[in-house]
Amino acid sequence: MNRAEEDYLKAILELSQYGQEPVVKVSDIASRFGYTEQSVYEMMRKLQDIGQVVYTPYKGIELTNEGNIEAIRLIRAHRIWEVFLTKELGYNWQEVHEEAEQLEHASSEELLERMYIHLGEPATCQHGNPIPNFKNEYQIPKDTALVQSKPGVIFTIERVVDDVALLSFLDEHHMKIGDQLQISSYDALNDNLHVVHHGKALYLGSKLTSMIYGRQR
Amino acid sequence: MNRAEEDYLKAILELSQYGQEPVVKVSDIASRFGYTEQSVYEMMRKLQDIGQVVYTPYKGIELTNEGNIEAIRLIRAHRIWEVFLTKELGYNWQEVHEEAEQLEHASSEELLERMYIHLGEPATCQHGNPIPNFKNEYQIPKDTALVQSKPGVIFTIERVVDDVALLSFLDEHHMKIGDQLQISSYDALNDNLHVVHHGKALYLGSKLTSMIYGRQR
DNA sequence: TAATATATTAAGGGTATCCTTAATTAAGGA
DNA sequence: TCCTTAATTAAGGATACCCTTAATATATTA
Repeated sequence: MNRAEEDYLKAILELSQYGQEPVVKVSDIASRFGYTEQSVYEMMRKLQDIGQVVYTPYKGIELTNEGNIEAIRLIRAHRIWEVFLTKELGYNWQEVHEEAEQLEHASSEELLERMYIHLGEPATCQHGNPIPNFKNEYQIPKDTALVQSKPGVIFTIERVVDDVALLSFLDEHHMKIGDQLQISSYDALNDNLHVVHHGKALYLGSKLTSMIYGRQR
Repeated sequence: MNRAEEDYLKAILELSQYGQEPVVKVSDIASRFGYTEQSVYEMMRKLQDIGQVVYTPYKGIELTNEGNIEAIRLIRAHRIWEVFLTKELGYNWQEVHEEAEQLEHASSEELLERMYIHLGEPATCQHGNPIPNFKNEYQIPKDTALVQSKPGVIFTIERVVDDVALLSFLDEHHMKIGDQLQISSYDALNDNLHVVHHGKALYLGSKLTSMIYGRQR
């Protein structure tokens, strides 16, 4: 498994977490990477040959059990490194993604296990996303995206997507995991959700609110 | 600078530290990597094109200033990771080389500086080899290889080559950095140096003694 | 069901890094 | 200086992973 293959597998797992079905389209992968579809097709054929994915033309791509384990391994590696970088080296949460992206491909299982223990077996990364355990059990939390919240509810931020623009925005507004938002109204015209955070009104577009997950009450 | 190029540059620096002149031959590099000479020639031409080495046919290869800095950067990265792995994750000194070999190519300058400070700015790695500072100053210690020691002297181990076989041997015999060896005699027939360590006699071949450096008295 | 949009496949190109085999050229000892 | 050995070039091949352009097949929906 080399860098390119690993990146594809991780992308497939991550993309499959959004749609309702766990099938991913070639075009999704192509646009995520900025590659052509032709390149992605070639790689899908290759990944199919080595048993990492099942690719059904006109249907989509699914990870095999083997491919799934590999992708989970990478996500675990990524998040373990993120915890290390923030907790031990003092990185901000918007700085860690790129570093972790490199390191995840350069660390052995042995190293990751030692690191995980060294860090006190954290359950989530700094963005609130769960760290798959070493039995490769990985459950995506059954929480709600902020974008789906209706006026009146109180929303508690549990996890956010590891996206630099989002994280910087949250930082600027002192929003962090665990904070509560009071949903006051939805402005359909501008596609803005009006929320109150620490007594301050904020207008959040759906691009942003679709990257914030949590519990509502 | 990609992985292959980085590996070549580091190899050139390391090989140049052995011979008396800082020129390295294509065949040296080829045999170190187990590549053909043709492959190495091609890469030398490329590295010359991008200003990392000066390659004079029938003479040898030298790093340019730029290439030297890059190689030093990699050696620094390697040794910083080695310190981290042994000090914080409890690795043995013979286990760290392979891990560091991967990690050195995946870490930014930012990360390395933070890591270096986090580790307390260590002067050497666990094998006693100096860690180049961030001004890229890198002096190879003016010490002596054990193989050159004459009977009668007392030799203090200061640094050893990062070689798994050597390190395992040293471990088995409880030899470590700072230990003293009493050189008792040299057996020319078997190319063995007879030394006494902690009261125990040892017979060391030149392959081994050429990888141990220190001071003699 | 026909038309349109989308997905797939085909064909061929480019760069990188390795390889093999076969000349050619320089260095250094006799 | 000649000759052998070692070093260098040349020529062409393989694989990986990306690209473009163009044709073809399938899905979807009007």
